[in-house]
Amino acid sequence: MPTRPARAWRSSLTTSRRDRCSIPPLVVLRHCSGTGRGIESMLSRLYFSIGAALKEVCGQDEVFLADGGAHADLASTVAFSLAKKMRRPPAEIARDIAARLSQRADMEGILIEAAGPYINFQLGPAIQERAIQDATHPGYGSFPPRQERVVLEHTSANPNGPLHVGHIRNTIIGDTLARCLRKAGYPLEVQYYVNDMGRQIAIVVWGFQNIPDNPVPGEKGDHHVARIYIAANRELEKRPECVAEVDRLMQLVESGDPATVRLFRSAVTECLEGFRVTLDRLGAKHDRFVWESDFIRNGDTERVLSKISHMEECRHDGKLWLDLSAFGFAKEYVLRRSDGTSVYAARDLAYHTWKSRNYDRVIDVLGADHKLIGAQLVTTLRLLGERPPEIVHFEFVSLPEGSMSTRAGTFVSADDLLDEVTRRAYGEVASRRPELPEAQKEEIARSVALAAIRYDIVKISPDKSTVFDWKEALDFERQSGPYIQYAHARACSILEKAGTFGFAYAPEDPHELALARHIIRFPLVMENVVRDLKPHILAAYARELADLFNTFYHFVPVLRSEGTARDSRLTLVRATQNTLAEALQALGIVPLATM
RNA sequence: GGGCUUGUGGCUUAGCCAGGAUAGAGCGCCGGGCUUCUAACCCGGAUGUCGAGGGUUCGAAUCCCUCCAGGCCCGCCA
Repeated sequence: MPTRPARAWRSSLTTSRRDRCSIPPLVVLRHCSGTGRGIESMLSRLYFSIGAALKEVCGQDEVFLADGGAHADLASTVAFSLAKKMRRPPAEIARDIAARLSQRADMEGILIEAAGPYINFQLGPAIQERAIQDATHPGYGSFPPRQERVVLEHTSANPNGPLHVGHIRNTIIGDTLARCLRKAGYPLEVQYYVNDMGRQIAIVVWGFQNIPDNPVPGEKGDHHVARIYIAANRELEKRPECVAEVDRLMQLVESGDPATVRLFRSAVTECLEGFRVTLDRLGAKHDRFVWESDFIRNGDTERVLSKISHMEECRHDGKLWLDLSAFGFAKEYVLRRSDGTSVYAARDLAYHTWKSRNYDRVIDVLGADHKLIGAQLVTTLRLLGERPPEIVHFEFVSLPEGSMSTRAGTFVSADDLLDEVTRRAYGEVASRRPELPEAQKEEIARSVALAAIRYDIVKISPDKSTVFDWKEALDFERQSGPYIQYAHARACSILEKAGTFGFAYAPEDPHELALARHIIRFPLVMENVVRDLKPHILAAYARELADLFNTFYHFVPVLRSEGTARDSRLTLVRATQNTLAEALQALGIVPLATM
């Protein structure tokens, strides 16, 4: 089984008032092994022991610790459920429990008090100070190296046309998760699975052979391939008799016919070269491109099909398929055509078998259209005794005028999006900072554009389908990537003017305290993101941190304050700047020092 | 038709899996704030039957059931 960390902490997002936090850690001790495996940060260890102490004092098998919101760092509602059992008012029970907890040696430094039926826990000043000290150091939110090898597959778009705004939702979710996993200490390999022998590619190859190709100067390879692919599809609609030629190409490539293999490889390579440029602009890096056809050439597909043919669920009636009806799948899971060629699902099984044997945790980022085939894949891998992937599905992105289709040519390409957003960002930079050298203006514009695009996509929960909106993509204001970058740049500006200062932590103002409390939560957020594979939690966290900092910035003077207050506030600014930088980097956004 | 999924102010959205303190935000709207650490900012105001209806519970946006609406899937495509 994938060594998924124990579900020790809750990640629910109750965004709320400024002094509330969006990432309430909720301890569910029922699921804890007692060793606290997978728990890394000081705060989570602390929360874990609070939960354990509470459990002991209540004599309950499980207790829940929720976000305390504006009231506390953590809160328990255990008094409600005990009230019935003990036939006493909840508030009275809460008072007793709080009193007993406060006396425990292992709760030293934690303020525990009852507020009506709620039991509230607050980190004491000493614990806060230590956490803020951590937050000022580069690498805050990272965890020590782990042994568990992780492979993460994302994007894996078919090489039949450029990446569009639907594909890059995959890229951005995947790349953000990759950055978070690395930050969390996992040895990670990011892979792109190249579907280089599918029907679409056969159509591209057929198009290159049958469609007159008028070169367009400066056209990227992926856009060139799309042009041919779209034209080829139109042609095939007009001349359905040619579909047999496409089938023939697929048979030839699977049988390894050298000339056909070369044609496929050349078309795919041309498209992939274009992808690489786009992925690079998006700040996404793959460690390895894994070619689907390799799993034919190396015999893995044959091996897995042979193993499957001995399974009791296997049916062979011309085609080879699995009957997974016992597992709730009504449809045949076809793996080999009656002409002997394999289908995508078979090659995917071979790929995942390989991943299963070489990694300890397998993660795939796939579109919602892969939900059924993904579930069939997982079921089959279990039957084969292989490690199934954890699949992160994201819903579709459509255009106001309808769904995107490479074949129909109805899509907004990632390249066009990047160009337009960069152009707009340059306009902003040029008007705000006319004195900057040209090269720097361009560099800032590129970073701001990337921040806007990545954040606009990653902030939305993957299970919402969305409609692409230029207005939102070009918004650099609140709840945007540039907004968070701006808060970071403001912090940098203060620090630059401050000169040297000593560490201090003596919050006086409620704004300082609210900011500090949020900074302290960051490691817990990182734990939640890599456990639940939900990058939008990090996006929300970073935005809230920027919100809190901006309010602090507005109300609390830093450079104009004196003595310990100045050192303390500068320390807080440093901690904010560092935490924002760490969070932004995990989101694939450049933490600009000036903008 | 079956399966999966989403439905929260005019628009976009967090919270839902692991039920508890006044349902948080942003855009837009109204009204304020730049001789003061970067106004890509801040403050205040109006705006909500949490799709509808039942149920469970001391307590439901959150869990269960039914229904309605949108998205995706149901190929010897990938």
